[in-house]
Amino acid sequence: MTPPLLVVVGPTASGKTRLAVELCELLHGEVLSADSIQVYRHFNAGSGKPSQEELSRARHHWIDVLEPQEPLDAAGWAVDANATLAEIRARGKTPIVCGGSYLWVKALLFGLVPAPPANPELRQEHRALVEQQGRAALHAELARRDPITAARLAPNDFVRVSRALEVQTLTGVAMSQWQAQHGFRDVLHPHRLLGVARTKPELDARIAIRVGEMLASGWLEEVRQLCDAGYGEARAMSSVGYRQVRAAAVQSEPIDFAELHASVVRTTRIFARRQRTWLRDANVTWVNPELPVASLLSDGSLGDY
RNA sequence: GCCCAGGUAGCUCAGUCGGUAGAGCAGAGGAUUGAAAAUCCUCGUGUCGGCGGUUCGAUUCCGUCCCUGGGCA
Repeated sequence: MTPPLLVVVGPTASGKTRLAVELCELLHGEVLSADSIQVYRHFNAGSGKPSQEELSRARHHWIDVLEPQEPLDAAGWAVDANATLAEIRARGKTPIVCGGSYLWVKALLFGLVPAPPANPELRQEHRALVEQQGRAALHAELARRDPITAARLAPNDFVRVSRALEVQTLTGVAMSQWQAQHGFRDVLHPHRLLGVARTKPELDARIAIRVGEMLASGWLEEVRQLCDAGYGEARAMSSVGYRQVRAAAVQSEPIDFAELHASVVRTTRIFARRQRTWLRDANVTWVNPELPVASLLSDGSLGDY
């Protein structure tokens, strides 16, 4: 009987990576990263990847596996991550999921609706329609074909409106029906969610320090190189921080580093807040970062381990 | 010292032809089923720089003082 899958969650800069590595050392583990930016090579300075030292302390999977232009979505990742999970266990090791991208974690633990992946042609059509007639028109179209989903979504939420329409077109079944059937009810992997307990002021301070370190470690140069290499439009480039650093890198005026730092900190804090809402109703065991990981075994935080 | 332009929400500013004011950003909360570090929704009373004057009524007009830029000496 395999014990529940350990999944480290929580907001950015809370210390997930460190906890995951320490758990690996404690339990003979390997890290399975669920992070939509860290999968990309060359996005190093601003993505919060584990350090060389951390990489040497624990084997990591799903970090640095794609080139910037290669697309990967939550469902696609989950399929392959399941295989990785099986391999780790077959080797007699303990998988430790380290999840910054909660939809990816959800896709792994519960799966997603069995609908087809994104369809570029349809999305192009939707974009064209929106350009000509506005987002409300696309939303109105969804209201005709899937009134339940349309009622749930804001007309401006282009990404979701487009996806719902896409699913309905491709399958002939409304997104709302798929979701009603699915409902995240089946647990594919019994698991235990672990988070690093941080107060808001603590997290804010950590974010400010980390952004400073990222900028000092050559973030700007990295972004310039990525742009020169033709990756300026890569999806990861519009992520938290990278978007702001790229804007600074291409502007003609001289860069105000204090302002750049402040703007990246701002957007990172907003991101951390959004991450918090994911876990609001989740059953997370919050661990005290001051205590040695070994104490998690004795105090029951790790359940069956 | 003189001249000009400003002083309005935490910040940047709009506005009120006189009836006590609103955007963006920040902040707070929320949604989230194949873009998820993406995308989107909700929340705005503040001596309208101070003091006087005119007025039924002033943040708005007038006077004066203070502060901040810029210019002239």
